[in-house]
Amino acid sequence: MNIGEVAKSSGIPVKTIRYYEDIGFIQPDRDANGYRNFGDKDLHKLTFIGRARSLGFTIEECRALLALYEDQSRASADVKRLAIDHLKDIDAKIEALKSMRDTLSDLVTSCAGDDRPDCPILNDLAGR
Amino acid sequence: MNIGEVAKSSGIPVKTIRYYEDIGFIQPDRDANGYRNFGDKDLHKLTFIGRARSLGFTIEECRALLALYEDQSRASADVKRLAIDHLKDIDAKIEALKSMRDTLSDLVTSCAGDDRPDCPILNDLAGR
DNA sequence: CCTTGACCTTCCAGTAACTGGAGGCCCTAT
DNA sequence: ATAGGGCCTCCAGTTACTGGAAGGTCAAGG
Repeated sequence: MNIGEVAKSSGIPVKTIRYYEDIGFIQPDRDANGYRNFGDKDLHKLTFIGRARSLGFTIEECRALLALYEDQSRASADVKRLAIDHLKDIDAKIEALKSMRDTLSDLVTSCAGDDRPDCPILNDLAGR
Repeated sequence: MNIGEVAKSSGIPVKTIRYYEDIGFIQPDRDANGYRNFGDKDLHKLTFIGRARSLGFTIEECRALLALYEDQSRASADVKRLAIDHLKDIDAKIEALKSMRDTLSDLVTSCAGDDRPDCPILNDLAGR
């Protein structure tokens, strides 16, 4: 398969696939003309990574997940631990965002939003 | 005021304050020895920016907010619009994270987390 | 007077995960 | 022969800092 085809099948942009090769996720063969030639295994890996990325795992976490995936003697506990850690990160991010939203939402509500200059949002930002 | 003092008062790291100067947020005077000499107005601006950043506004949004703040003839509607746009961004991020969390949380629940290799999390990532 | 340590300075590089663009080769169809 | 699309590499830019090296400055203590 050429890179374009793999991009279509995996849903990952061509540029990103090349980048994933750069950082060592895949090592596709090369045709005589220099074109990358992807096997099913590469496609599979890319799809795996794409899915993990869509769940918010970092590249390094993807690397770890991929290693576990390919290790037939893994313990599911190791996978679960990774997932739980990531879940905690997500929850922390959600909490931080919620707190921002609550504050900001209050400010927005209290702002008249008309053509006068007086603005509770700016007053808050200015610490007053 | 020296930079360290301003950092302490504003809660913004020294490095970050220098960076904020680089990108044109502030233009502190310089003493004969080359040290930055901050006035109250600089401190005030930095505090404003710090607060806006803590609400998740980007640097460019901070720039816009600061401009509105300093424009005595602003309309509060302009500020409110900025804030509402940002609020939408935050909500979108929260939704995306929630969706990740829900999926991941289901997967975590379904994973035994023992020493056996079978793992629903990996199966899901692999698309099976 | 000298040293020590805390400040301050600039400049360069690295972070995360791509993304865009330039310049150029390859392949197929007309 | 040429036009198009796909492929290649390499370089630079994105966001908002952060770390570190190399070196000047200042106040206190011995």
